[in-house]
Amino acid sequence: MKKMNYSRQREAILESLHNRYDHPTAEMLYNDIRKEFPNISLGTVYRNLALLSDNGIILKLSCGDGVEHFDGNAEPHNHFICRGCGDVLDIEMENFNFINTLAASAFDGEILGNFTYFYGFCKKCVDKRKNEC
Amino acid sequence: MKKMNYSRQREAILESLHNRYDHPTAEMLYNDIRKEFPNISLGTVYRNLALLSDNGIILKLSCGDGVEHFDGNAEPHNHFICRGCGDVLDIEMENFNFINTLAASAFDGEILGNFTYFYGFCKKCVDKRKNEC
DNA sequence: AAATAAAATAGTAATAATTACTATTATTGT
DNA sequence: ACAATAATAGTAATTATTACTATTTTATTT
Repeated sequence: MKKMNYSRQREAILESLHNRYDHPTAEMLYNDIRKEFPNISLGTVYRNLALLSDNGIILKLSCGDGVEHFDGNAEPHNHFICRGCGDVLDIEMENFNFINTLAASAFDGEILGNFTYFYGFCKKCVDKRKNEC
Repeated sequence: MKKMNYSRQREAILESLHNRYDHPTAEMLYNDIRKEFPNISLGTVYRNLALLSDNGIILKLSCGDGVEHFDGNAEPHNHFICRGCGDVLDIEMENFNFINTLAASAFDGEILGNFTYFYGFCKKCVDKRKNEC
């Protein structure tokens, strides 16, 4: 873990990330934080997100839409990606990490963890589809 | 499913993908196929990979290294990403899709499937580390 | 088999996301 | 206060991917 000095920008990034639950992209965070730090640089946002996720303080999510998303909650939990609106939502599942053990018995190597992305339609999109019929 | 006319380039892409098990990127496939079609275009490779994965004939894998990987096997199975060498390997697990049911009971919406990526160290990298000690 | 329509291609240009660079500023330890 | 280190803003560069266009291939109809 590389030494980190305090910086208000990094604090603002973390705070913004903790205040929202939509798993934002670097750009979304940038736009958010600019309200408080009008001349923060997009590079600063990217650099800090990389630093924080490298150190396990936040999570970087590769959801398959070509942009990295970030999650202020680094505790193990799962995610859902809506095929309708693209939203990334949390799914909390108790004792889910037993799948690592399951995988370990099917794999010759050392399994440390997993990222699991569920996909389908979120409640909003299911409801919307119902109304259209 | 959009109408597809036959094309030798697409066939070569599919064949190359079926002959290798390293979950290559578009660029890797391009280099492979160029041996047979010296002036195939990288755009053609991208376009066909998009087409094939949109139609469920191949899988697109977002492994978190900033490049899309592709898998010629579209049957549901899982993947392992090595933190040592970056290799993407298959993990076949019987009846794994029960986790969808599990997720459904923790989520308000419609769950259609999942992508699960395990990570850790592959056998080769575990062995290498042992020899270094 | 010629004619036509639709789809695919090569080659290139454009875009979008992310990283790298540099001179300046902020933070930390003495 | 001072020196050493880390972080920043602003910009330039890179990388992956997509879009565009004139031409060629494939499929369909006569």
